Amino acid sequence: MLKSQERTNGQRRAAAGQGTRERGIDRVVQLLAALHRHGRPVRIGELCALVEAPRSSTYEIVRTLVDAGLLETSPDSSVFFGKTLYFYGMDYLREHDLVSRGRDEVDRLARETGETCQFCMLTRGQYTVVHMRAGVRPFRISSEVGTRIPAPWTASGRLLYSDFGDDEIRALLKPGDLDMPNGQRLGVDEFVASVRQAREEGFCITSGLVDAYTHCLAAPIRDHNHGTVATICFVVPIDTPAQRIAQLRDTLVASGHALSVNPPSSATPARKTARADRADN
Amino acid sequence: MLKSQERTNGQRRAAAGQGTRERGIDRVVQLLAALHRHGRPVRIGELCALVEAPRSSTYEIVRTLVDAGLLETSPDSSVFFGKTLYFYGMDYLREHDLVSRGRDEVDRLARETGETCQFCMLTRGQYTVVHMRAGVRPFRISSEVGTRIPAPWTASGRLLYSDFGDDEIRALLKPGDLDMPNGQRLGVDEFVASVRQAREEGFCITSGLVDAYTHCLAAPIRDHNHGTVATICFVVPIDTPAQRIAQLRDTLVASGHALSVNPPSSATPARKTARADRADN
DNA sequence: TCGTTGTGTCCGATATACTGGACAGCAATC
DNA sequence: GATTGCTGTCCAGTATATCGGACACAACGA
Repeated sequence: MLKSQERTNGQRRAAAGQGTRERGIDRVVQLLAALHRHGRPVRIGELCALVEAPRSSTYEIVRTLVDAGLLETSPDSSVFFGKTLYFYGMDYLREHDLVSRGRDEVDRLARETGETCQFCMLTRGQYTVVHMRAGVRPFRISSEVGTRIPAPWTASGRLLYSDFGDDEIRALLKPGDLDMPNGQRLGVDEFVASVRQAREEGFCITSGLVDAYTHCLAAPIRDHNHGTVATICFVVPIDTPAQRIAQLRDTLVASGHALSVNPPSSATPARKTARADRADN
Repeated sequence: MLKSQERTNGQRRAAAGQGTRERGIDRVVQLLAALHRHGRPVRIGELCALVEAPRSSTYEIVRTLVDAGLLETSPDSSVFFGKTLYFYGMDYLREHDLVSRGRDEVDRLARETGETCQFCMLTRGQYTVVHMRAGVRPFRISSEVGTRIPAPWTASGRLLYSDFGDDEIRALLKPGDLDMPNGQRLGVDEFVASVRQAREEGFCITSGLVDAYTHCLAAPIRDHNHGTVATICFVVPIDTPAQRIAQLRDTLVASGHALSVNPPSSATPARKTARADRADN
């Protein structure tokens, strides 16, 4: 099936680097992504530059999205995500109770231990922090929620990749992913080995990877097929005593296990509860 | 300025009721709205019917959105909102701390009083429940978060409309908005009068409106211009004693006041704080 | 006063995105 | 094994969405 020869014009443009005509829908996707990267309201002029789109098109698209409530206009006429997108996000949460429970657990662990805690998943094969709660320590926030981070930089990434085969892992890695923030470069085989080790041990600890002053401890959250669908992790200072690290690790593993779906156990399927919600009215 | 004569084809189509060609971007907007209304993952075939879009277009659009992470495909190949939309929703929350604080306050009030509590705002002139926390009583949930409800049905709606002039209010009302769920029809003037009264009193209580067995108590949340930007409200059983209602009302008014921006007080403008966020790195 | 910069609208031309319909595969039902 | 219904892909034609560029306006500073 040779279906991937000429992708929807956008791909072609990206490959050629030329500024040709683009689909409105692609523009929308890029525009939203740009807003997310930027992280704050943007003037439309600036937005044109961010997405490299012509002004007339951008104005038109923004108007449409604002009308739909997907974007909102600030008093100074800059735009950002709107309430409608927030509602859609809540819909996502409602449908995925693993994420909801993960968020609650992260909040609880951060509160009870005082450490920075995160809930992580793969988004289209890429490691992302889904939820984070800062600890009591005034920490340098390494990353915002929802931004992609190369999996090799993190303990969670190793666990999340552990379901894939060696070749799949290699395919998932993007250029530069193995270049650590601290400057040194990780070998592919070395990374794959650490992924395998994480799988074996049922947890993962990295030290000084994303920055030199932190450990990263992570435990897997598994679905009914024993696949790693998410992780829960702590980010702690490098000088944390070994005993406390072991203790935190055990806490994480326990939480990860609690969040995991207990295997079907051959009993009644009853996989999804909450299904008869709207039955009342 | 006669700029609203021929809207982007979608409008025209809607007016004509004819199934002509449609912009991809409009299809996206409609598709997302349909998913939200539906509230659960949908098979693509069903989705085509929901948005009345041709199958080929729908497949193409869904594929694009899935690739972008805005939608996700369930194992049974139905689609629903994806993690990316969730991230965008979190971005919205981060940028609007009023909403964040409102959510927290709603959770607190619901926990402390045991009553069902809501945080409401206008979305493009339409009343919407932004956040809700059910009380201890097993209540019939009147509405899902993020769905539009006619303002005249609610106490919050009256407060949220109280900044508008009489004509503006009439313009905002859509046909059927004045037809109460209990069957009786409210007069426009009657509604406007109740809006004015709500403004005067600084709170609003309706009884048996959205359904015959509840009171609705609401208090305004105001911005620095004294405009009502949101409301916080309780939904309580009709047989709640008057004394407790008064007490709950006072609680709400206090919460509403706490959530409101205290007026600029003629001192240094400093209208928007949190603007120098990214100054640190 | 005059240039500069940024915002927002409008319009004609054309590259192309959207559509309808055909087609194939699969599963369940008759 | 024929029928029905659903999923998913592919393709050519044409209605039209996108783009570039012009225009008006306001704010600002030299």
